[in-house]
Amino acid sequence: MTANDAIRAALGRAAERLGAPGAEVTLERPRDPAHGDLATNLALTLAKVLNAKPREVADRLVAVLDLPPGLVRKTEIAGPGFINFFLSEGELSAVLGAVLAAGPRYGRSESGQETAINVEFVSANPTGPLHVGHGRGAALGDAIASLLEWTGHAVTREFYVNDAGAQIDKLARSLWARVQQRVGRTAEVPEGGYQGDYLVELAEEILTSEGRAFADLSQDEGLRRCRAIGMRSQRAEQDEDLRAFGVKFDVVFFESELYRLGLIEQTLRHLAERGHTFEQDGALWLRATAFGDDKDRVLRKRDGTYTYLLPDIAYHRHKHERAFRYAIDVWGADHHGYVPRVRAALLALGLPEDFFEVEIVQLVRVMRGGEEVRFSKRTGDFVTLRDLFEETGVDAARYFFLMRRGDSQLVFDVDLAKSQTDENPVFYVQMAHARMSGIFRVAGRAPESVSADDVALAVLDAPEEIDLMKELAAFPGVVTRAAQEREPHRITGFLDGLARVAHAWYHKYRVLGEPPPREQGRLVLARAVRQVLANGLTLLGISAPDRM
RNA sequence: GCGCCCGUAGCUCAGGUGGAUAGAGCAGCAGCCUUCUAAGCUGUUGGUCGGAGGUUCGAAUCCUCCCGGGCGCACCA
Repeated sequence: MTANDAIRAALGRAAERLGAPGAEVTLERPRDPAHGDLATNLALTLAKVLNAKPREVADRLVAVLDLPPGLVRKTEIAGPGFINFFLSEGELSAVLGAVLAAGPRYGRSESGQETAINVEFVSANPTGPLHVGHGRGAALGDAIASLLEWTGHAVTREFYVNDAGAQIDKLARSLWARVQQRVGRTAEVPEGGYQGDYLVELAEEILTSEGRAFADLSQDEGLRRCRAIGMRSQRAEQDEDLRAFGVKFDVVFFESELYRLGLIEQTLRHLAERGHTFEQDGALWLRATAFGDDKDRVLRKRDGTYTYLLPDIAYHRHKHERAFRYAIDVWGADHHGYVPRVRAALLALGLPEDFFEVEIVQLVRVMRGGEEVRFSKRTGDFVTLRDLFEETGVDAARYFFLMRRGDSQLVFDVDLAKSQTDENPVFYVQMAHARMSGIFRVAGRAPESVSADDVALAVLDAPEEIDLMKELAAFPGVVTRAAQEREPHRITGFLDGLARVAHAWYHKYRVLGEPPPREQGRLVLARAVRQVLANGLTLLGISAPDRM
């Protein structure tokens, strides 16, 4: 147990004694060293609950605080009611033993208790290549899934394919038109169809493999074949892009499966049985307004076909049937208006209120050479995810997508992502890892051969070394918080900070060639720093190279 | 018109369940290479936290209104 954990736990017990059980205790590292090694604002947050002045609450907290002996050399109350802790000499270095003992697992926790969570992301229509927006969703969804795994949840990464809707018909008609054009006939890609060159190429491939007679098929048969071929081909390309981007899905779920299983009808029946549907103007409606939506929504149109809402409801209901406790969907900002109606429908079905959660990913603007790279799916002129990561590398692309909160718009600077200097954040972090590795390479020994046992870690007393140990100690808490908030950018932020201190330390001090006790101590520190950098990068799906 | 997200240093962004003098990187300025990677490090300039009210002992953070940007408001997906 590190000092952080011990103090946090003791504060939790103290809060309980004051009559505030379950209080969320946050320990932070004060910017100003005069404020101690660790500090908490617990008294300030409890002041309201306990109806007392913050300083008074702090006094009472400190009075009942039962810290493990020898951990803290001084506890003080400061400012409006902060409690500052000054750790005992050498106490901080205990984190090094913890990091080395846990290794790749340092930062993981069991708090999720194997709760089953479904994380659905990307879920692009199988009608064309993935673009940069999908890439951001892929990086974010994958990282959120990893964060949940790191905190002990049983996670399923899922991709949903709309293979039964109107978009596929458009794909088929667009492709068929390209086939006709290719054999010299007059044909036009339909209004709102897919204009991209990729269908021109696909049409050519079809004519090569199937022969020119393919173009002479009846319209019905041609469309049917185009539908199947087009979807299979686009799905395959998306899968290949995602694989190359380092994202692996556990489940790819097809909308057509819902029809095959009869879940569409069943869902409709359940909604009707619960009395949440009604007929009007020849259509069947969901009474969404009874569940927080601002309009009622059509489920079955006047022409007898279903709106796309119904399959989506059935799909999420099915997730619940599949025994997931939570379903987290990562959606593009252009779908945010759709959230209330799905939520309303799931409430109408009686699912738990917290079952369905949506993380919105805002749009990505790509800058190159100081200019915005315009893209438009409609005209077929857009930046594909593959174009992007082939240019910048997968590591840089993933890191850049994860650097910012999902709900703020992202400016992706391609030139920066490609640059091999300290200005490039991903490069900077990886470089810190490589430098730590380099020490062991030069020493001619494996990092794993260094043990914290029998080493007098009190030799690690430089300010930079103290800082590093505090950073390392903070990592598990950062992971927990990032998982709770579904905010992977907290990890990139942490890594950047750790790398900064690591570079400063590396630059100022030497490890190899120091007197043996000091060399030993610094090797332990270098191994721990390397481990935590690697853990953070790995969590985000980014490589941790031993040399650059 | 209504709804959601955003507006913090020249630029890109943290901080946002109210708390200690508002932070980082880049750019700018001034320095640092007998080094385990200078592919790096140090110092420094720079802010009416979009604006105006309000709640509070205390507001970048919460509430109201306004301004600006983005995205939605289908019996399309």
